Amino acid sequence: MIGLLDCNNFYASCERAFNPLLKNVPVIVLSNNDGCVIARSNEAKSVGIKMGIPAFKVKDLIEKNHVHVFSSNYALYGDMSERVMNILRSEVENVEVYSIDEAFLDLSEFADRDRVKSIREKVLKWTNLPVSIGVAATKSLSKVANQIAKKSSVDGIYILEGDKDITKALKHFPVADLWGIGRRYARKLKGLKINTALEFRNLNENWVRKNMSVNGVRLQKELKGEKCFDLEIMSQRKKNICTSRSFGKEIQSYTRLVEALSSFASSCAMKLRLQKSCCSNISVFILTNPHNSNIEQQHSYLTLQFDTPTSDSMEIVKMAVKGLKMIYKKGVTYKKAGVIVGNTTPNNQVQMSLFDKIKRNKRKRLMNSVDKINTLMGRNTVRIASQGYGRKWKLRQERLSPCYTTCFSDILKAV
DNA sequence: TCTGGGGTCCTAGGACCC
DNA sequence: TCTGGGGTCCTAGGACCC
Repeated sequence: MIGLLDCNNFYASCERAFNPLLKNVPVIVLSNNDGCVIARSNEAKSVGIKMGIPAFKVKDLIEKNHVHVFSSNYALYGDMSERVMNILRSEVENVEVYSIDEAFLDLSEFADRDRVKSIREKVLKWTNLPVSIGVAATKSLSKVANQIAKKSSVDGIYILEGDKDITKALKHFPVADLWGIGRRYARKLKGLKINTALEFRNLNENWVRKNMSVNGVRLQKELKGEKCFDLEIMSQRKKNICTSRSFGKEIQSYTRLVEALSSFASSCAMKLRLQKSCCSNISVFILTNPHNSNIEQQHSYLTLQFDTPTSDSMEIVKMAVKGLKMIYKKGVTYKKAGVIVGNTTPNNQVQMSLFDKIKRNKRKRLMNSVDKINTLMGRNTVRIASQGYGRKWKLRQERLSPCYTTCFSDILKAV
């Protein structure tokens, strides 16, 4: 059996974990730039605040219902996630961390209620975060079980087994809520009067393969109890790494864009080194505000190749700036920019170039030292000069909570 | 005034190889 | 009358996930 643990309303629950005044009241967390609603406590859901909606559109709802609003605090959420995952690893041998708030658990050794319940209680006691656990024979079914656990079980746990019970559960499960059915497929299926997971499971396999590719077929089989997706215990090397931001204030200045893209590129380089790989190409993009119909839209995107795959900040930043120079247009007002490094290879499989002019070993040692200093003393303590010091493009974060678990000055004090 | 930031996989078609 | 059979690599577009 496979368990799926999912933290309830994760970001909102993290805010709540350190602030008892937020118990039983509506809480929401906003995306970067305080843009959209990306997490809601149950109370916030029930007053009608929708997922993903721009915050300014629900201003009235927020005021009327005294909703507590937070800017997203990824230092806090990342650390709380780490804590949850470590607890799971102490309880279950094989854990797949699937996202910041979800993990698949290998329960082939045991899947009895009491044990699963004790895991849930341990997480709650140690982190103050409520979680739901669904258990079933395949990943896709455990996703279904998790939804049921969250919505209709009293203790946050649901074990889905036995053909009769599975069929019954699927009969009441909307096809659109299945793992792997997105908006497009849901619409397509609805057009064919396929509304429940059970109806989907009964569809002709050839039709599914033709219209939803092999992944549709896999989902169908998983719903029948046949495993198609294995637990992935080892974390996979990322093939692409992206750092992008919308700007708090729109930017025209080339110099400011250089600072922003240098910072994004440098962040990509750091992430590359963290996963011990090099990239062989880099893409830069700069975009205007798509919601502003009064301006001419510009979506500029450019990819450049490295002769030798690299994770060196200086090289990557230099290439990003080179790309920017080629696509930047004077007088255009940019809202968002980003850097993607791609086609990564592991450090020890890099194809060297015969005509390479860079002393790679020396540079590698330099990057090592930079990473050490920045880990110890804070991100960007040592940086590339072109990143600048102003951060004029910085995010809007007007309602940031303290970093309760990662910053000494923010630790809670009992008075 | 205001609208997020990351990722993956699959398929078809084109270009090329022998 | 009749025009093979086996590959690879790359890219764009479309779908999905959190």
